[in-house]
Amino acid sequence: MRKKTKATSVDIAYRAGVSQATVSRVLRGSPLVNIETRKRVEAVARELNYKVDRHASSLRTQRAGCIALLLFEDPTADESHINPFFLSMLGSITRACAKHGQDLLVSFQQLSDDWHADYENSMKADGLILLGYGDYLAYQSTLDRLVEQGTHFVRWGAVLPGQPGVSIGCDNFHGGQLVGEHLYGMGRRKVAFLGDASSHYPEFFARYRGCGVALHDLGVVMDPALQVDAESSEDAGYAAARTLLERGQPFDAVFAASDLIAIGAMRALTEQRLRVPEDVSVVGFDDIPTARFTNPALTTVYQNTQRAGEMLVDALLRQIRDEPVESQMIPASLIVRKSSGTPIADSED
Amino acid sequence: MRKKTKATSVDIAYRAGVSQATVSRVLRGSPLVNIETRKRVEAVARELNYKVDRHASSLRTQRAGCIALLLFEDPTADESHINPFFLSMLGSITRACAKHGQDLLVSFQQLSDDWHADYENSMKADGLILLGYGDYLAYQSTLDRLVEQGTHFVRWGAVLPGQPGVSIGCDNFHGGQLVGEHLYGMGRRKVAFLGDASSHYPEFFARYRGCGVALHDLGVVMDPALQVDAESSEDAGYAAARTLLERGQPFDAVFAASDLIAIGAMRALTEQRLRVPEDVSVVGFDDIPTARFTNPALTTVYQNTQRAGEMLVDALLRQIRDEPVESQMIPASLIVRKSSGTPIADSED
DNA sequence: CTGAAAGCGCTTACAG
DNA sequence: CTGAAAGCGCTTACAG
Repeated sequence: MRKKTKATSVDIAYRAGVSQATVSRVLRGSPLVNIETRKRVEAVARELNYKVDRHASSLRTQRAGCIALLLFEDPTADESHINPFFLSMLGSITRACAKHGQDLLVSFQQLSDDWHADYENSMKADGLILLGYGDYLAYQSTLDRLVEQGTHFVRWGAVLPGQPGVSIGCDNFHGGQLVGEHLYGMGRRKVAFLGDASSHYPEFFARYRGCGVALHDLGVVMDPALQVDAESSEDAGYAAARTLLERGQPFDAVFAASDLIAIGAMRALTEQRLRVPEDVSVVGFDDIPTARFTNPALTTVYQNTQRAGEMLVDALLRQIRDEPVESQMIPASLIVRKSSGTPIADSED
Repeated sequence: MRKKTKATSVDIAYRAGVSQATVSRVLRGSPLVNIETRKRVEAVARELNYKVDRHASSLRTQRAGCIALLLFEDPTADESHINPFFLSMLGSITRACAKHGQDLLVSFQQLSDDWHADYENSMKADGLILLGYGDYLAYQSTLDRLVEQGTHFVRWGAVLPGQPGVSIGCDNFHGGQLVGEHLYGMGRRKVAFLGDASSHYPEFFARYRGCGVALHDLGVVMDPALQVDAESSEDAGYAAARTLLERGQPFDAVFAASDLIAIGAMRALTEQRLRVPEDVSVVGFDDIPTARFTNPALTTVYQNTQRAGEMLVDALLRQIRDEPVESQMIPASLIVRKSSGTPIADSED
């Protein structure tokens, strides 16, 4: 004897002996209701297990009460695995949404998809959170369009002047600096960088520049011949390290633009009988859960994803309410583990 | 000059010189439209960047076109980290939903929350996917209620006779058998089990029983004194291994009910100067991404999460369409790595 | 093949 | 404090 028909506000009104409008007021928490009336309506609603119909409500108010999280990746990325760093962001975003009473729609997109128009125009979501590594220049025009259409969105990524929309991101430049200083402290002078280092990948680029500037300030120049492009995946890291090795340029440290890259690179190095960290220091970025368990454990840069998720949701909600919002950075901090080695008294050069 | 007002079907109708009803037919793909008319309407819709309002549409059709994924955990679980196994399920569920043109609402719940009524009664979602480890008996009554209310849902978990609703799960029993046989093959005779082994945690229990039966068939009895309760977390695994050690009963293998437990257990064993796998074989369950990287690399049981995600979504969609649906199991397969050791010619007993 | 009209279940001015 | 009424933007029988 299952109830096929869900209760509506009219049913509640009938049973509580009030008008449907009053039921609606009660359920919206309007102050314009007598306390007695309110109690009666609430009791009936609870009894009939009544929930406000979201679509009717949203249609009327023109608010979805929902945020869409768009996770996109380069089409080349491995289909089956999602970058664990984004997964952990997803976790904290979900929690932050719950805290603000917002629902969260999750979707994976290809960078090439026509994702820009869908969610807000169809009223599915009041705003968008954009998350993903990928070629920045390739989708900058899409961001411009979003701004132009008045779509509410925040982006996780590089925080740079003159960017369309609002971004929340890690202080990648400072993170890179920390790595550069640390590697210098370990006696390393020939630091390779694995990861795209161009404005196509502004986050990686900032990490690269940060490291370069730190070393420069210490009197060391990063050799461009020791930089190899790589997107954020283990396979790309492996391939990049192989390329680096084939170039034959000597190096004593690898700064990988992400932990995934670092893991792949360590595999390539080990295969070539190079010891980490004795022969080569390796440092990653992101502090994914696996980083503690690599062999040797990976020195890396930590970003507080919990915090980041909250800031993204906060910024978006503020934007939806037409409040002023600024792009912001969260701090980076270095987590020293075994893979970067122990200080070397005398450097080789 | 941003458009504050989104185009509606009336706008499209006006510009295309047809009735609003016809616009709706075109956008729903009704065959009852002249091809010329259709083209004209589509052109205008595209030009105005028109998307059907989801709420209006859903209100009318009484379908959300959306599925809700409810991820729940024991309240005791660590706030910040989500079980990586479920994260990877989330990934495949998201993809499967996209393939079926369904949106996906994601939410974390505490086992104690009042999650049962919300999503479908409020019409937010046409059905629910339930995902999570936790005390089964504690929420069985909730499942009963869901069934009684006619809520559409599928559950990831143990597949047992007489369960409310439909479940998709791994063949945990067989997975356990594989582990038992493998450990026996490694010469192990005193196998400890870390993880709850009662009907409160049917998945863990099935793994335990599978292992026990396999060993029994080989003439070995699992000692109940070597079983220690643990929920699926690293800390719980660590604590359970400590408890096991304190009991002073000799053991030469640990079957951990999940990889997270195994990782924590290995830490505890190593701290006590026990060598893995020389002194103790360790086997986990789930094959989370980190399993390849533990030291030694973790032997574990793999479940195809890609497949599982598709099956969950498929089953739910079928149920929503009132088609018959059965509970199903996906196969388990053993992944042998270093942590279970190399065969020992002579066993100790 | 097309249009006029009813109605999905709410929210919120408006009037009292 | 409460009710009657309009209307959010669609979908779909119904009539033609």
